[in-house]
Amino acid sequence: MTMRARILDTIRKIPRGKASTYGAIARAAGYPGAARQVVAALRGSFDLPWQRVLGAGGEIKLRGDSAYEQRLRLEAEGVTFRGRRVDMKNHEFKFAKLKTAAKPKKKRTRKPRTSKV
DNA sequence: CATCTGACACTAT
DNA sequence: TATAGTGCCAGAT
Repeated sequence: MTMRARILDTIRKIPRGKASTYGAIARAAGYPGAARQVVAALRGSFDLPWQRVLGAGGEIKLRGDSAYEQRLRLEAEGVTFRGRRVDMKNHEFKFAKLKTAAKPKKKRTRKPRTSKV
């Protein structure tokens, strides 16, 4: 199972009328801290409930028309907003805890990060 | 292997 | 509330 597949699966679990965040999805998929990978997965795929993926705090991170469309799609499925962001208090989807954490890659090629002082 | 990149998260100001 | 800087991660070049 590739990382991307797990992330996509996780996204598909979000039910209608609910929403989640990049960070939460990454954690639920077994990759804490990999919020940006969620973005990559979304960009390269389609047929996903992408409108249910938001930034921290339920904030829409898209720009221009896309942001408008995302909001419309969400409202169309019953999601309410508090100002610019989704009312996560009532629509955040909580993922079940993961029993099997995804193992990190074997080869960690890049790492050095030598001290700069 | 070095760099850059991205629909991010978090903290400090 | 808004902006800026830093940390993060894996894929692409």
